[in-house]
Amino acid sequence: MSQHDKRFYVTTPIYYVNSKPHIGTSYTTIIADIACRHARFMGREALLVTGSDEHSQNIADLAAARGLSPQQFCDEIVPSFRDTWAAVNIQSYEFHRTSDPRHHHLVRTFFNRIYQKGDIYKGSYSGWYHTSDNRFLDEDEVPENPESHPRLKHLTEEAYYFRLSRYQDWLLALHETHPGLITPDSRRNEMLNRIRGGLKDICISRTSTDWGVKLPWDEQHVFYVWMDALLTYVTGSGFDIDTYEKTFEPGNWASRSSEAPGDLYSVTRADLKSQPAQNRWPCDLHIMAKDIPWFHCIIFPAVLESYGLALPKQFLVHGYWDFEGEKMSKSLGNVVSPQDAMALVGVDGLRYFLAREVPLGLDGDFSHERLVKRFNYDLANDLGNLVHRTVSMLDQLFEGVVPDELAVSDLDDALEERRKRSIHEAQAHFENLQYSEALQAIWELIGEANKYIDEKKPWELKKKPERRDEVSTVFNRLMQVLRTVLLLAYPVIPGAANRFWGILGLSGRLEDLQADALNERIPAGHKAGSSEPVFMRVDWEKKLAESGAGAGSAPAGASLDSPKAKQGEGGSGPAATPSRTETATPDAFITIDDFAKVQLRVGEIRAADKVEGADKLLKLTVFDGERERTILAGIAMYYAPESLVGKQIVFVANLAPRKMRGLMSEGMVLAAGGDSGKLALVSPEQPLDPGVVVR
RNA sequence: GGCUGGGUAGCUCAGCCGGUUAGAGCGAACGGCUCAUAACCGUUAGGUCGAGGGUUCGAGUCCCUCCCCAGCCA
Repeated sequence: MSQHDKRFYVTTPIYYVNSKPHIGTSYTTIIADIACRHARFMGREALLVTGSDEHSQNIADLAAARGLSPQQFCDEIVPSFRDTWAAVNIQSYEFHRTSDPRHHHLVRTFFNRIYQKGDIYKGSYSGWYHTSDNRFLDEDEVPENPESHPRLKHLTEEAYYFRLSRYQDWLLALHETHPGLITPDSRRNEMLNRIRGGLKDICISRTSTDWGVKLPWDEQHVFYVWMDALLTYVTGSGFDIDTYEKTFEPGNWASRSSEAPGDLYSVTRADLKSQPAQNRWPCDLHIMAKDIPWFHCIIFPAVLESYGLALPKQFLVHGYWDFEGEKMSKSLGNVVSPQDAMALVGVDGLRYFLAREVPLGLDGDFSHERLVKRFNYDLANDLGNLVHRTVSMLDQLFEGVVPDELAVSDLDDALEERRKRSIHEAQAHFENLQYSEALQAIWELIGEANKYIDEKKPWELKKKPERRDEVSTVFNRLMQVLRTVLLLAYPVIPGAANRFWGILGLSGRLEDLQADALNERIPAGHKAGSSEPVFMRVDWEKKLAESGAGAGSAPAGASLDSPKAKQGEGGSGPAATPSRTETATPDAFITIDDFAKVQLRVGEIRAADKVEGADKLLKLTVFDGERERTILAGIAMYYAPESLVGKQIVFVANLAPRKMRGLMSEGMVLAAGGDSGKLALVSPEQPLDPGVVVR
């Protein structure tokens, strides 16, 4: 293994600081930590870089709304990330902030070279500009009829573009010739498709804010957040750009975009050997969720190639976590925090669940019930109980001293075979980033060991002393199995594995051990410790009863142990959920299930206009937390359109769209009265985030 | 609309280059055991492998058509 191979550098995306870490960001970071712990176990020096994405107009606005500078605002949020990473047991990591001056220097130097090379040019950017938000809307934010929106204007301003189109063929060749570069294949295919569909030059600067990295050649502009954010991976690697710059030969900037990319390490004009010892670039693995491979797998390699720096070796794209079959989102109010989950099953329970529940790349479905079941069945019953029954019997029958293998039977050999097979399978799956499969291989061994005990019935030794030699072998073999299981499962459940390690009476910390430990055995004569419960079963039925959620699953958004959630629910509503056995419902009533079909949400009226030819109808543009939708309301007799703009209302969000007067209405606004000559819109009594659910 | 990937036991999914009785986990039913965290172990559950057609000695596994779902893109 060369010095280079001994190192392992992995990154998570740098997280946007507009909200605290949730289960999704925790998942990404935990996956990265598992990769690092496994790499260290395999004898590599692992570095994990994560961080915060702090620039952009949006952050500046959020800060201003609270009377803070953007920097102050970010300084307040960043600790919540560090706290969470400590809580979910991320072993060691570097946290890089895009507001760091060292990062600014690298970004400016990097793009300055690309600019001088000619891959960046000045053009103009045009789009729909929101006059009160002071920003251009992204394409997917533009409403259906932007002309009629009072605050949208079509503007054109000068901006700088990166010649992504120049790298189209090169990118295609890159991904075609490196099948493993993007994992899983489905994401790779998507990227190949987009490349084949043609790449346009991309706008890389903004003038609408000064909260960002200024362009070195034109300080009126700042870099578009993504352009600076991606380079955090280079900054975080310890890469010294000033030294590297000196290795460029003047005039050696000929475009290589027509060349097929060869070895990823050598796709560079300059010499990485000039770098200081601590440099980790190029990165071994970039981990991200499925919304951002475009930036990581297409734009990032292109700018690296343009600059002349080696490319990352692998991109891992994972899925999202839903909540009980529904998309997890702020506006639905069902975002799960890692703290909620850990309150139920602890750190290792959460880490195990996330790693085990879903094959890498696919979406997962989070529910408290599934979380608890995984914890109880796999961790408490299978593993926890296996250790406990083994150590207890060893204590009772052999005073806790591991006996020698004396009489060996086929069953003993079969277990040993299974142990070796699990080592191979688990190790291979860890290498391939298939943690769910790795855990399955480990748990097959655990299952085999439980069966082995039942078949061998070692407790009979008390009545049949003549079986002593046979039973001796049983406990020797069981202890070897347990030791193996802990070594293998350690990257996923490091805390618990270490506690079990101590219970077996083994010395040292798993953090300090490496793969060669898998070849060692516990010697006969070794004294085990005494057992104590590590994973305490969670009484799910009891938790449900306490949360007042009835017979079904926990109500969306309610975290079982979170006092805040309970308070928020006000003790009413979901608590009235009847049990499923109560089927008889008088005709005068609807069931809670009937009511649950109606999705009510808070919306914010962004615009209101009269509808041509209809004297009662108003066309409302309502922001629902995610997008703007058009809702027609028969309230023109009672409200002047301009008086409604900015008002928050309650609307039916899942009403089937209906066309009226040639306009599609997507919902219904709630209002009371009308018959008496008075009509009032239903409005939350204090401002809320648009999109929140009403019930 | 274009591209990609799917539709397999109640649920979640494995099933590679076509080949003997279609598998696992969970759930359910029954049984066993008692060392153990009311844990553990075993047996059973009979699903027209989305629909239709085709190739083949033989198809869940290949080809065509259609239906449905998801993702990416426009």
